[in-house]
Amino acid sequence: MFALVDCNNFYASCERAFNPSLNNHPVVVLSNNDGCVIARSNEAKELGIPMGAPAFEYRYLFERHHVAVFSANFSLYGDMSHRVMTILSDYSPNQEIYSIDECFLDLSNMLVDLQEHGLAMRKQVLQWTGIPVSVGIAPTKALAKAANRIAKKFTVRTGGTYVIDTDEKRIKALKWLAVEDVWGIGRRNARKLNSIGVKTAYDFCRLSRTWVLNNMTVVGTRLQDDLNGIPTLDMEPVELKQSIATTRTFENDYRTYDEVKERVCTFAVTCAEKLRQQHSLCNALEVFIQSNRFKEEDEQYSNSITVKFPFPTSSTLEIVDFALQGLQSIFKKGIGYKRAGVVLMRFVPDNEYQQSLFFKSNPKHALLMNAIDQLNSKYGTTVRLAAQDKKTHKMKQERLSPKYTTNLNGIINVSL
DNA sequence: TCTGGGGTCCTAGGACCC
DNA sequence: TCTGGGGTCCTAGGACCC
Repeated sequence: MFALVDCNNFYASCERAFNPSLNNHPVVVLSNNDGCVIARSNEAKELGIPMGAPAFEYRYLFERHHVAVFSANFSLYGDMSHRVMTILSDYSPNQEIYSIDECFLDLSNMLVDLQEHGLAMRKQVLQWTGIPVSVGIAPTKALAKAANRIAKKFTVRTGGTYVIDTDEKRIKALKWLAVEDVWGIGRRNARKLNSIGVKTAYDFCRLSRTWVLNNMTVVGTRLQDDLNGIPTLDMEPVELKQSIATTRTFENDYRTYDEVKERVCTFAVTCAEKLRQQHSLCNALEVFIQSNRFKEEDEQYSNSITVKFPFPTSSTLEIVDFALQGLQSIFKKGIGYKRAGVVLMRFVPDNEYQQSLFFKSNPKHALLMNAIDQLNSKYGTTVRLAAQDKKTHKMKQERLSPKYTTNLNGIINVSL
């Protein structure tokens, strides 16, 4: 049996945990630059605010209904997530952290009443962190996801925990679950399925294997098995990331190479720091730039390029150099750029890798990077490349809550 | 005026090999 | 007019997730 534990309206709940006066009031959290709505409390959902809604379009609705609006505070959410996950890890010998706000727990061979077990974790997380969670328990991951939806939808009746442990309950759940709400079926496939009359997860399970294979690849047939109670997805060990990205939408359009270059340079620096944190080297990166797609009257342009390195490296200096080489080759004059990003890929561990016969990473850089990382983690970002953008260059974050649980550098300074 | 960010997996098709 | 067969590896792009 698997449990899927999911924090309800996670970012909104984090803001509430430190500001109980927000309970029963609509709360929304905005993306970077205060651009879009990325989290909503139930009350905000009831007001008809959709996920991803542009904040400026909803400003009047926010005011009219006294919606509490917050800029995203990822240091806070990351730290709260860690606390929730730590508590949950006590409820199973095997935990898979699936995202910032949810995890799977392996409950096989556990001699406990599963319903009671779910209720207990929910109660403890709420008491210790103030974050409400929902628990779905079932014999496969996809069914645990479905059970979780039921627990969340009928919190009062279920106590926030729902167990699918008979075929009767499984069928009932599948008939209740709309096909577009099935984990693994996105917008595209949902539309296709709807068009042939498939409305529920149950309908989907009854489709012929051949049709599913032809139209949805093996991913679809695996999902079908999983929903039928045959496990195809197992617990995944937390492994190192396979790619690391830093991408941003700019506050306004950049027209000059130098403006874009400064930002891309900083993206590369941030990526390299994350890369060293997981003790990897990378062999390639991708740079992309995009014009402002909302200015339809402007000339549109977007391009990306993959730069392969002659040697693996985690040196900021070398990675920045490769990123700027890539940027130069795709930058086109006369465009208003609104978004750009750097993605590192093709990783190898930093302690074992194939040396190139002719090229190698500058060995002095490792020591330098180590020194810079230590300084920056201790004092905040103090050591920077001259080519980076100035620190004054800040995101719009007009409604940022305090970092209640960490200091400026994300280091925990408060115990709950 | 203002429209997010960071991941994973799969596949078709091209390049290359014998 | 007819133009082999069977592999592997790589990558861009699509679909999905939160």
